[in-house]
Amino acid sequence: MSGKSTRDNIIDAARRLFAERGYTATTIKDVAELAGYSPAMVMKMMGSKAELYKAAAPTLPSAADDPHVCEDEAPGYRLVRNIVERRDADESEPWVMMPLLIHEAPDRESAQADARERYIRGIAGKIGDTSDDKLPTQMVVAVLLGLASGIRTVGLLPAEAIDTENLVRRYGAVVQSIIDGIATP
Amino acid sequence: MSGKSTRDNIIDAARRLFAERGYTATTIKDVAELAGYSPAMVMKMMGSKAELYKAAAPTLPSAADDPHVCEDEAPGYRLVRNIVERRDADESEPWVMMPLLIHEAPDRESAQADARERYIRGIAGKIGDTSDDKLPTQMVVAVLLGLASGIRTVGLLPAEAIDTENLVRRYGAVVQSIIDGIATP
DNA sequence: ATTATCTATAGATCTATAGATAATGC
DNA sequence: ATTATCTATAGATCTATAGATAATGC
Repeated sequence: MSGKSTRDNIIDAARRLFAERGYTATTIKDVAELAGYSPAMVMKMMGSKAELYKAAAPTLPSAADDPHVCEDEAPGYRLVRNIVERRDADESEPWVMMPLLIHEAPDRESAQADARERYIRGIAGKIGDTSDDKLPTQMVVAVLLGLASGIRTVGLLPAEAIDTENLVRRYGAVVQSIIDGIATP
Repeated sequence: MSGKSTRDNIIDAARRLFAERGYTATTIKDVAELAGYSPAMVMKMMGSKAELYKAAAPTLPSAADDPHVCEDEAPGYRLVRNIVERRDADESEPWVMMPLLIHEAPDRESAQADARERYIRGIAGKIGDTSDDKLPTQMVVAVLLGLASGIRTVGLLPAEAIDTENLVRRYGAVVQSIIDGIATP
């Protein structure tokens, strides 16, 4: 049942747990239990915990960052909306996973370079940053990281204190102002 | 030598390692080695790993966020400068520690509420946010979290790509614009 | 005597492997 | 025969404790 392969079930469970608890605090046994197999099955499938991590590494923004798009919304607002709506829907947040997992990746240097590359490329495309240094893009990435980490990990700006539309409008304005700055060097 | 008490040496080492590797990935043995004692000494002093964590929990911004102050710099720029200069000096970064440690704190709920409280109070004071909801403060906290996490964990905006003054000017402008928005509701 | 510190070790995990068993396809 | 999955367990940590030793103060 469940239609998916054993491997996929395991990877899905691992992604959830790594995101929730980090690499070290997540055990093979935890993953096995959540996926519904024995720890030995997880090892047989994935080879090692480090390889499981690689396979479960966060699906970065390319895929994640334009779902329910309202086509005519400026990119700064849209990027913010995606993050806030994922919180409202209680979905997992790739922007939060990234720093968390880089921090404890079995091979940190490469995980860092990899994630940075992917994020910069992904966001530069969305905001139309064609500059060489990609400074505006990097600033936008930072500001979005902060929003995600703020609302998800630290519990800032909770839904009770500010509704989604308001938050998108106010934080989106910040992001959009960086994007608009691309023209004005 | 070193003038400091055993307890302080241990706590300092623990703070460094927890910040670098997170709670679970840091072992009592690691802390002991860095501090220059046996693991048993660490346990005797602190009681348990969870208590060591509490004692070593990040010194939040109150203390950390106005060192080498250039008195007439607007707060948005100054907050950014502190973070960038800590990176340049290769000092540990409390803003990065926070989300990391909240995530794996032995008691997450309370670690989260605690950190949020402290950060909001600290920053509200510095930027003169007297509003009830503290929304501008929370946005500033988010943006600073993102800067810290971006430059320290993800390796964004490296010194080779943008020098400190430039970064302070550009990212500081973003932070300051949120602060200036306090007047204009 | 008391304080600081260590060695030794118990008991609980954790990752990983070896090899058994049950189900499936030929 | 092959594939999927499990049980059992080895070997390596990790936290925590018990109790020894060395240094200090009376």
